Amino acid sequence: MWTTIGSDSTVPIYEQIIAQVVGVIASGGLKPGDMLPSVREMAGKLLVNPNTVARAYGELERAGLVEPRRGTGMLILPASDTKAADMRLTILRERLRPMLRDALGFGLDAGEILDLIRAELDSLNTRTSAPAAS
Amino acid sequence: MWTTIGSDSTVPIYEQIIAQVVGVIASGGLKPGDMLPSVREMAGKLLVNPNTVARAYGELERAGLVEPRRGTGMLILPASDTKAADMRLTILRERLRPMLRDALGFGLDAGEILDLIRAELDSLNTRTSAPAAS
Amino acid sequence: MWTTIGSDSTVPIYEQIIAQVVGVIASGGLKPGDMLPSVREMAGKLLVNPNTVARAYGELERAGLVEPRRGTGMLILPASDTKAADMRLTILRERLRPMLRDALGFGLDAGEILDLIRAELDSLNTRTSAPAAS
Amino acid sequence: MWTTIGSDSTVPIYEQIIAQVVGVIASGGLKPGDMLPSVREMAGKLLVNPNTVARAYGELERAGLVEPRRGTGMLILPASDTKAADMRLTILRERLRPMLRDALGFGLDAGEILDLIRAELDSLNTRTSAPAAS
DNA sequence: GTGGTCTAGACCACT
DNA sequence: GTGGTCTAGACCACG
Repeated sequence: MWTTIGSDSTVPIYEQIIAQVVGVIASGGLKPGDMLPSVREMAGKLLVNPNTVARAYGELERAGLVEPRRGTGMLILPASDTKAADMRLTILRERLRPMLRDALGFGLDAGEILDLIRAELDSLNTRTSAPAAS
Repeated sequence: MWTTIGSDSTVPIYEQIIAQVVGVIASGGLKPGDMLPSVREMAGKLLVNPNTVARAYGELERAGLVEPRRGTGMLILPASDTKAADMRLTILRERLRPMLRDALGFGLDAGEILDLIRAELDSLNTRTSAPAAS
Repeated sequence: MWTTIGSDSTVPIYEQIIAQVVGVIASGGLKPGDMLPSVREMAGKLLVNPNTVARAYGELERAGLVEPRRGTGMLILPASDTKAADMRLTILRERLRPMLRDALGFGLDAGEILDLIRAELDSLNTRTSAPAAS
Repeated sequence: MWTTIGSDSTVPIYEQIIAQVVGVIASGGLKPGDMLPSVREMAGKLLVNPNTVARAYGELERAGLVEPRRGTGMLILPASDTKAADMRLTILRERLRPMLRDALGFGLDAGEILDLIRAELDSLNTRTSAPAAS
């Protein structure tokens, strides 16, 4: 369920953790009422400093997705699944905007940009999953 | 030809300058054999510190697009136009890939992602439809 | 391990710092997996501005010798020791070639040039025979 | 007699011109009583800005090698040949010193440095001139 | 005029 | 604590 953090990315580690948790909740991997892995456990799984996991959990708490339960860990709150589905769109939009602005600044038009993205999506899909049965 | 720098972005100013210069060269606004605007002139146009422009120019030099001519300025090198066209695609692809990987990891499919991007492109275009600064 | 910067030289300070770090790595004073002294610490040792050290570190990163670890410092990469050993020879050769070409163009022969260099090396060695700074 | 200036060198153009003139006089290509090519003529030969040639000539005058003759050009002074022979050693020494200091800073010892120089001299000699008859 | 280097001091995000 | 970025202002060599 949890994938180790790639040090190749420029995205801050704690944001990568947030994105992972949001993705897991949004896609039903964890449901309201479940518990998040403990900070230490998660840090071990992701090969990351526990402080960094703690920061990510803190932001998830501020976002209203989870709530600390004394002594037991982070409880995934009711309605966190729909909230997570919203958040992933917000996160993507905020990462998308500066990139698209730069793409336009590069002198590319919307059509060229979309073509580039489609091609990149294709290459990611074929590399990640087997081709669907026709 | 040159647009002012958006201070709202997390992208470093010097990278925004690089992107602009690459875009201008790739789209033929400046051609091999031309000179780049002087550091001080560009700094004035973009309302940034000359040191920041100098750093951008230094990176353009390392990228092989331009070459300093002692006492005269920055010369745009032969073949820099095709190199710039390559660069902007490469840069975008490398910024695109981790974001699209995360988007797919969020459980979104290609159609949803493209819709999101189209909407974001529209909002950027309508917001920047005012005439460009000199 | 680190020697103070000679302000008598026309060589930029940041290049002198690069040369020192390359020398230390090449000679095993620091090994892959170690951390470079922090920017502020190195700046204190060498009595230069932290920005100047940061610039040197940036170029060492581009050379593939080190990698910034967010929040922790500059990691010396695997194989950086052999790379550093190559680099110092390459750097010297490239600085040597135009000078030797000019020396031959002056009508001097190899023996005269080597005598000159030996004399210069002697004078440098006797002048720097004092114990190195910490 | 005069070779065009290589823009690949980091050595200032006016110093390259000085070195050429000194070399020509030291090796007898021009003798006391001869005239230096006019600024414009030399600038044409070397593909260089006349101002730069003028600066080089100015320094040669300050060094006491030549003297301006109104309306006719630069006269090569008596004893300039021996003076030029001294100068070329001085010029070489001053270019040699920072490089050797850096080489020592790299952790190389005098023997290794001399080996490197000998190898470089050999490669320059074999590339420049045909092998001597055995 | 040009670019290049350096200093001083500030602010920021990340761990 | 770490590195990264930016500003302001200075000085220099080169053409």
